[in-house]
Amino acid sequence: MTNADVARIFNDVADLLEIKGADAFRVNSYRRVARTIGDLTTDLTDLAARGELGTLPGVGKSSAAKIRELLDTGRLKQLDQLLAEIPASILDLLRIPGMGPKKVAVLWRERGIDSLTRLKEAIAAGQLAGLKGFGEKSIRKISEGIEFLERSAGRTRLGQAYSVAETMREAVAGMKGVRRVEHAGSLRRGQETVGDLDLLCVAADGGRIVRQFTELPYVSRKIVAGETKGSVLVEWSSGREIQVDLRVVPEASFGAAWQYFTGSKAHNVRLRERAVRQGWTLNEYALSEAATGKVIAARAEREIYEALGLPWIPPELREDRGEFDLKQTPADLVALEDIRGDLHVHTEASDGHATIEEMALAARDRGYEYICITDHSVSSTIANGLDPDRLRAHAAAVRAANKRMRGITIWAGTEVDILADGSLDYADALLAELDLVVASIHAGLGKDARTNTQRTIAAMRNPYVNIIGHPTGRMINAREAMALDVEAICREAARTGTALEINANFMRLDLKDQHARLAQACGAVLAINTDAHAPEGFEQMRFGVLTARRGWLSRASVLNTWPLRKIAAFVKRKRAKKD
DNA sequence: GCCGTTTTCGGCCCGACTGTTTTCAGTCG
Repeated sequence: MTNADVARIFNDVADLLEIKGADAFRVNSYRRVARTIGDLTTDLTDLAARGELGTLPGVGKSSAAKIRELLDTGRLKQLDQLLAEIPASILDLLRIPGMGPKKVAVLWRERGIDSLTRLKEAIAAGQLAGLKGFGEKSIRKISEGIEFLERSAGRTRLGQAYSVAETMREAVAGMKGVRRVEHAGSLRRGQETVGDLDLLCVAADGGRIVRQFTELPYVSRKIVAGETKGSVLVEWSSGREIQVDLRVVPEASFGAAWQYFTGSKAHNVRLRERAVRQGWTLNEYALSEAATGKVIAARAEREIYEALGLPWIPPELREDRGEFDLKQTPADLVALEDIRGDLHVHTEASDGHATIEEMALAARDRGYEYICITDHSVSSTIANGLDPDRLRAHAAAVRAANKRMRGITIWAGTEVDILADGSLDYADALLAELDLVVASIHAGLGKDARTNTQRTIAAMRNPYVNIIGHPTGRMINAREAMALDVEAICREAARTGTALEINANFMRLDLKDQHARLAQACGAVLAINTDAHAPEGFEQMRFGVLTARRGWLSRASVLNTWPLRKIAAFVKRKRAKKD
């Protein structure tokens, strides 16, 4: 039973209790536990063994006992009892936009509807007619909701959502009377996937702006259109839709609104609790005195945080993961401007689409000081991996290009495969000829945690390996991370002087935020690389940096914020340590 | 169900929009 399994079960219990009509605060406490567990980077089994379950925020005696029951028996009596009353397939109904626990309960009690299939049949057969709360419009909305559910396939990856969001932001910015438009929501927080997009704008005539917004050419369906709020669906690729919300607010309350709509929900709840303790109230318009309505702060986010005795908290940290203990805004949080180069870059020599020079020029245009060319090794046949002779010739070509090129340094490296037994795809003597080595697992991801951990540790113990590429091998929305003891990897990375990559490609974002945070806490260095296969690939750096910021990484922990000579010393130090 | 510089009991965040058995409950973020 993994942490994710336990978290999912607590969420299921919350949903089922809600359908039963249980006290909302009680339901919420189950959700809180699920979230806490979902955020953990240590194994629940270890915490349970140390008797520390009760120290987790939101976990009391009752929840701790339930977690132990799950870990010991793999089951939860409470869940079994709930599922004896309510079929599990009913939980799917909650995923339909516009359907909440109350409506689901009515459908089930009054019409025996307990699955998406049954609901579709009932609508088609007109069986919902006369049901309380289900008028003609509601039923049509539900049909549309089911259709959306089938088309949207869940959450959208950050990189894809970002380009949709930018298109919509620019469209709104171009409307007459719009003075400011900003991203909010999980996109602004840099979450690896987003459910919907939130835009916030300042304009006098809200109703008109909302109307124009819902009539933009990208819009496939209007959901809501009021005086201050509009909601639409946008088809961003064939058959894939995402919801985009726009809120129009007066300039005087922009800060309050931006804070409010950036979230996260958990962060905002904590913030509003803080306000209430002062006798104040916080909403999207202002932080104000509850009794008199007198405004304390509204115009800027910073003013609101400061009034509540907090430093301004960067959006990426607003997840209720300890940011309320900050005494000041972290000044050294890594930022896009800190990145001096990219240490994981492919060319047409293996599976890239551009030459060494084209990649170097694109990097120089971005203001980079250096890149390292790291094409695939021989075992990655599908990626046209280089055999030793081709690698030597390629390295010579890189060095020749480096001599010709002004304004940027090009290093010759490799992305060498970590093989099934933990050995590497090239001999040490060959690796020793290179400036820097990235080592990655590309095959055999299905092995067990012990094997994968040992493979990675063996690679880190090689004196020539400087970076572990995409350490967990996950592909967001497509492939689970391989089984791996990430904490052991982080400790070994720190011990051996090996950097762990945050692969910035929005498909990967690997290491993920919480693992990056763990790595830094273990004393490991991280490298944020794009793994670019073409010049456009460098654009992905922003997503890697967002992930790093969500992992609270300081500039000093990120290898490629360092000047090149310091990276050279990092490489040299590890090579010198070999026995 | 959790939790305590108001509290071991009694609280627990806030407002827009929609549909509608028309005065507000349900949903959402």
